[in-house]
Amino acid sequence: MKAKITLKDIARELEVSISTVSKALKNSEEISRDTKEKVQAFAKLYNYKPNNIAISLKNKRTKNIGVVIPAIVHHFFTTVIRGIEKHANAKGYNVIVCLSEESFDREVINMEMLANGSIDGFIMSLSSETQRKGDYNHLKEVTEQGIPLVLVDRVTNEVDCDKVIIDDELGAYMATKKLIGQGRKKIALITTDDYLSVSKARTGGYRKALLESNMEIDEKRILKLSSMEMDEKSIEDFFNKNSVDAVLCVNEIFTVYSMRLIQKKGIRIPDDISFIGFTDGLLSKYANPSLTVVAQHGEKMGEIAAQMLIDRVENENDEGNYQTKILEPTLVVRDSTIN
Amino acid sequence: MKAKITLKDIARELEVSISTVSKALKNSEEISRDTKEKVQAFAKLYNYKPNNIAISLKNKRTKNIGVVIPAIVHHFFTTVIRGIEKHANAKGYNVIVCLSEESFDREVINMEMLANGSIDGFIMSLSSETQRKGDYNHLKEVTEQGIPLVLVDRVTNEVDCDKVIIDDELGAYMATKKLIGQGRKKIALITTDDYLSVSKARTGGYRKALLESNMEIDEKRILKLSSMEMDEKSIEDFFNKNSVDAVLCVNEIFTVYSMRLIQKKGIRIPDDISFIGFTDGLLSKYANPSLTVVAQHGEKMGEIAAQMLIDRVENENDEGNYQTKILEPTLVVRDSTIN
DNA sequence: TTGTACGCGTTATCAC
DNA sequence: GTGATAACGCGTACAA
Repeated sequence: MKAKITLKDIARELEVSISTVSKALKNSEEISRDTKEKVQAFAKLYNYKPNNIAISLKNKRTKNIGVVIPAIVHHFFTTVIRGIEKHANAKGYNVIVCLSEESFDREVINMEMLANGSIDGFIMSLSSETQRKGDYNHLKEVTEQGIPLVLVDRVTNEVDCDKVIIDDELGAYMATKKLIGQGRKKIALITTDDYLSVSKARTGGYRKALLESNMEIDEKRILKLSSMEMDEKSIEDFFNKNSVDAVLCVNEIFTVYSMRLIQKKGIRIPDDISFIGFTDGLLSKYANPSLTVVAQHGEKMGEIAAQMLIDRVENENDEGNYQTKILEPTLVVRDSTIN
Repeated sequence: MKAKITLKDIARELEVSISTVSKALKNSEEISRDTKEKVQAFAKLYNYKPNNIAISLKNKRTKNIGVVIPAIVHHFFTTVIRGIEKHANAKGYNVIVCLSEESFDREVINMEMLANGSIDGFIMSLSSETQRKGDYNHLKEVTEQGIPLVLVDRVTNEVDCDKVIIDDELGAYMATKKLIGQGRKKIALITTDDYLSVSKARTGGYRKALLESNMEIDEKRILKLSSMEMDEKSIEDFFNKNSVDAVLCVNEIFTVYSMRLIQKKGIRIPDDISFIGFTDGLLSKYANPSLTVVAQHGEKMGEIAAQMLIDRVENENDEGNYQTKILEPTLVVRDSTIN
């Protein structure tokens, strides 16, 4: 086992000073060709690499980005991470991923751990519990310390920072309009409680589209589940009690599960009933029938977030003046709606 | 903006020495009650938290784990990360995730970045390109430097380190046996090239089960795709040319896609043909019909890997004596096979 | 009971 | 052209 070699080791071996070694490795003009060659050769031979931690301490820059998200076993967040990684890596940054698992406490703990010097900035998406409580002090503390923060997808107005979201209202609006355009009259919405920022916006878009088409909004056709987790029973009840000819769901799973229930009843998709979901993931692509969805472009969101964050980190002069980038969702039409 | 406060700041404000502050915060017996209370109150007031980087430099311990995986938009890897996070977090470690995106070069670059002091140990799963090339020097270098390494799922015999895998051969064997038990005679296998360690093992299990049941192995019934990515055309060709009554696939996507092709031909699942896949993800659960799969217990693998790694990190005395933990796969029976 | 000095690995400044 | 010194923030052995 050959442990990592340090400047000091090289200096000792070559009988020069540490600073000479440091300069030689940086190809400084102050150092003689002879010494430089000698030092560089030795360094190469022993595969010298500067210690990141020491450099971080000196520069007060870690080149690490902290990412705190509610879940990872979700296609959307997975694509966001991928986008972040992509940009971050290209800029020489590492990504530290922490999962809040939709828990407020874990979100706080993770942020505190990372805020003590481990990272240069945060990218995060709020846990559902945090949104429900409406307690954003941990975010405010971080920004007050001068640590840049970019909020992604699940955001809040109560914190002043950069944000990247998609226009969820528009997405739901587009989807609903599409269903209306196909002659659907009884359009249901399966969503979650309004404390989730995205669900609230989507519900808004749904209402807006109906109103604009002078269609009555029947509250009985709106099913609000208590979280993004599947609640099979509620969905089943809902379809037993209501007769609808189109369904908009705020995620893939609700949609696919609903389609199955409907198919079991012998109702044909998309002939008798249409479905549109949110998130263009594997489920949508490989469901049967394949799903028409509102694509959220998570990878793009991740890339933009990383870009905004790194810009902030590397130009700490201009604080304030925060931006919110709003991406446009796209309707990906497949077989769960009429073409 | 109130920047982070340091020991030095406290010392200056309270007109004591830095070490006094340090000791006071640690509740050292050497320090008078008075001073301790004063210091602790002040520290609390200004929310003092020790700087992780400084501590890392001092202790030569970062409390960071480096995770290098080929992809993240895959349910299996996602569950592995979750398992790692779970254990790591409980032990006070952070997880730095790097994606190789199945590329050898990116795998090497990522490892080198992290190996220069950023992490205490690695958990990784080999990229397909790395397995194809069979070049593991970057892993060997890391272990030679004394950095603990735990290989997960996609492993190699050529590197001496701890490993966590599932018994892929057994999984495929169990699945194939199940199909045979249902009276299937023409069992196909859709897999990838053998350079992927898991595919090779699964193919082995398939063959073993057939041989054991005195069934002929028809090589035409084995489709080897060049990677884990979907190759729709090849699969279509395969089913056009071969008539089979059961299919075992090495992942969910191959399975679901194959089922769709079969359904389009009007063949009934599971009446006329059975399907079994690998990975118990969302697709399997929500496919129509739902999928019988070999569950790989990714979260468990992640947890065990994290545990093995942290054990190594924290007991660096006993090097060598590496273990390979082999988890048993489980057959999750759903509607794509006869019950 | 408190403070000084040193070291972790690196870089930048200044002196020789 | 080279080297000594200080500094980043912390902890600790040792001195006062």
